[in-house]
Amino acid sequence: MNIDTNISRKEQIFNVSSRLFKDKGYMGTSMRDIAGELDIEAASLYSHIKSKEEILEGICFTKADELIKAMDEVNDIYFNAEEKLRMAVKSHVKILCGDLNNSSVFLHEWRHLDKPRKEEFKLLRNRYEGGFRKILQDGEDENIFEAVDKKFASLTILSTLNWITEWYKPDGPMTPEEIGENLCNFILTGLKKKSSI
Amino acid sequence: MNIDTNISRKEQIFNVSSRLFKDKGYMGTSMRDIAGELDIEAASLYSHIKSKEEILEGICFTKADELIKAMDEVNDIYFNAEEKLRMAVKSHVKILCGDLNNSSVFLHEWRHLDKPRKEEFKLLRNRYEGGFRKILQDGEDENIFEAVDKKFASLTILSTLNWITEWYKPDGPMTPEEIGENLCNFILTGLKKKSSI
DNA sequence: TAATTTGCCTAACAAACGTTAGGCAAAACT
DNA sequence: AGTTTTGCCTAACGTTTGTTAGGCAAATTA
Repeated sequence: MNIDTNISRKEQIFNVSSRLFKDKGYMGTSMRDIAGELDIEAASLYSHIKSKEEILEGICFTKADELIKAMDEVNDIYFNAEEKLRMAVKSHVKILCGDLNNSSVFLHEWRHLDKPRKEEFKLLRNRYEGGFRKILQDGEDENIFEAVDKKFASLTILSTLNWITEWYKPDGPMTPEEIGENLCNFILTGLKKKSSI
Repeated sequence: MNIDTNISRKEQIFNVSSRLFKDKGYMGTSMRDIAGELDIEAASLYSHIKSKEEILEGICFTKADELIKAMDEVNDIYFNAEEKLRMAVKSHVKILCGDLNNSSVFLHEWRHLDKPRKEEFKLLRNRYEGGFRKILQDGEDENIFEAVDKKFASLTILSTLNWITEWYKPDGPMTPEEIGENLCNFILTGLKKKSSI
């Protein structure tokens, strides 16, 4: 009956939570809401988790690790800057689209982490953004990207990518690969020096 | 002492609320938080407002009206599509940067409006997005923009613009005008046909 | 088979929530 | 001058919040 019957209760809790956190926000979702989706009582959740915050932490940091790992891979393998940027954009889009709920929570709900964890999270996020800044710098050094403000440009690129979670529907007309491709072109045609086309 | 001393209490409530809604979210902000910022009791707020939702409504719909009005102005005055897009982008950035708190609430907290008002809001937002779609269509008709999917492209543009509220600081190195200019170039150089450059 | 662990339950907790009722002093009007 | 309105107060309401305590049946392990 339940397609989640072969995954652990803890995973079910995380899955349900990420969906609810996305739809109603962390603050708008109660432990009773989460429990209700699993047809158990709120108190029963505490057999599997320590607190509500643990769920948010798990989602945010797992997603952050996933993105950073992907970025490291892109940077490890040698490509030129354009290839690196294309790979980074595509893997970002793929990771976001492949897991819309967790991605949305990662992007928007992290601010409800408690103080120390929030700071930790921001460090990770900045490290990830740093990956993009580095690629942009590489491109400038290779003389194929315009010399732009790296912080401004990387944030602009990420903003373009991150909005996907707001409108992407898995059953829509575009696949994540096509979206990634389109966004790459949108971004790159704006970045590349016209003389290098 | 208080620089807000010459504006009405109701306006003070809205100002404080938008700041708190931005920082902690609508759901994360209590009436007691809002009252505390004004050094009064939570119950006293109800001499000026009907409910917490009224504050959220006021912020979201005021901002929506402001943006739509600006879009209508851009479309009324005749420019070619590139000029229209430049104007639309710049006024969007200007409106966002000029009022970060309300803008952030407008962008992220509207989903906590109650059902009927939320639908109403989404209609307004779609109307605004329609302004961008129309400009893109104009540009295609005028043969100066690439023939792209209008929905995809308008959302991509707006995502680029909207992220500003997450990182823009009024005392930072860039003015809203400069940001608008840079974003225009970023967007347009990706949109314009290379042959028309 | 006996012992332990797992996963849920009911009941309850203190705290926080949005909001209402009623009162009272100062300010604004007539 | 007297009257009304404004803007706050205290007190309290019913509900919802995250979480704990303790128990109990089924599943697992020894």
